[in-house]
Amino acid sequence: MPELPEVETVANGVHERVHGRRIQHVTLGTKPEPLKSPAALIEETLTGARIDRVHRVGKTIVFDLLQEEKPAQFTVHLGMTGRLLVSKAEVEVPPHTHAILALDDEREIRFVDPRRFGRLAVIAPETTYAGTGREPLTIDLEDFIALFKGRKTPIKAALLNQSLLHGVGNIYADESLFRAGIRPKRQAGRLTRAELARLHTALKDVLKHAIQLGGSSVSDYVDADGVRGFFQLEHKVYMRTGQPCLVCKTPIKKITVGGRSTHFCTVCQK
DNA sequence: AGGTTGACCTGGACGC
DNA sequence: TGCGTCCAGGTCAACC
Repeated sequence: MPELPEVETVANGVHERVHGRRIQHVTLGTKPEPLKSPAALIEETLTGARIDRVHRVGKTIVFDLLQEEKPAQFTVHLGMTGRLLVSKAEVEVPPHTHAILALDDEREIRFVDPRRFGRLAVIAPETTYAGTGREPLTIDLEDFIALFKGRKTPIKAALLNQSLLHGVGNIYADESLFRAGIRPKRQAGRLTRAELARLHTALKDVLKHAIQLGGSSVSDYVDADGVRGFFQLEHKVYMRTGQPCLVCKTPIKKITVGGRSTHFCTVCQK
């Protein structure tokens, strides 16, 4: 489901609602896939901890905790269909709920994920989760250009590579390439400086704009209150196969790049 | 090592 | 109505 803007929206929403609260009790589901750390370690780390801050690193939601005065971190990756909801305990628990963190004020943080691609983990003590790559919103132009130097893979695949930039997914890769006028299959290492400068700007702009609109709700994405985002109304190519390009009217084409569906304009993108 | 592909899951949309 | 097929916002392991 979620890419950087959606994860940022969820993390900020959860932070506003629960920071300062204490986790009284943890209930984990029986399916093994969502747990990247041992269940006992997750329970031990979370139970009794105070939630200091909830924020985003890449596509990962990070809980900064204080457990008996000591800092600890708990991470949630939403995968494709994960949700993190803050609900009153009396509200019925939805299907596919894999974790419930009961707070000290009759509310619960619930992790719901039908496809079970999401992951919950505890970060090793004394370490801080740094993500897998560079932050697209803050990387400067020279570092951005250096990421792609010598790479033979298509620029679309490079944008999706979380060890280079983290947080960019299929929607915002397609949308930023359209706005930069670059074909998704172009070899990353053969893009000109000027093209990479356009991409650097386009990517930041599209991510920031999407954050302002609460992310994209393509099918089931909702924020911590169950509210949908609005950036899907701003998509210029993603899921617009066959529809006229909003700039030149040419039908948007759909191809596969790096195993992912990819949407672009054959005229506007060179 | 960098690059590519398929596997992991469920559910919704669509065609017959 | 029902069944089969395809597709989906993301990683990873396993291969070249």
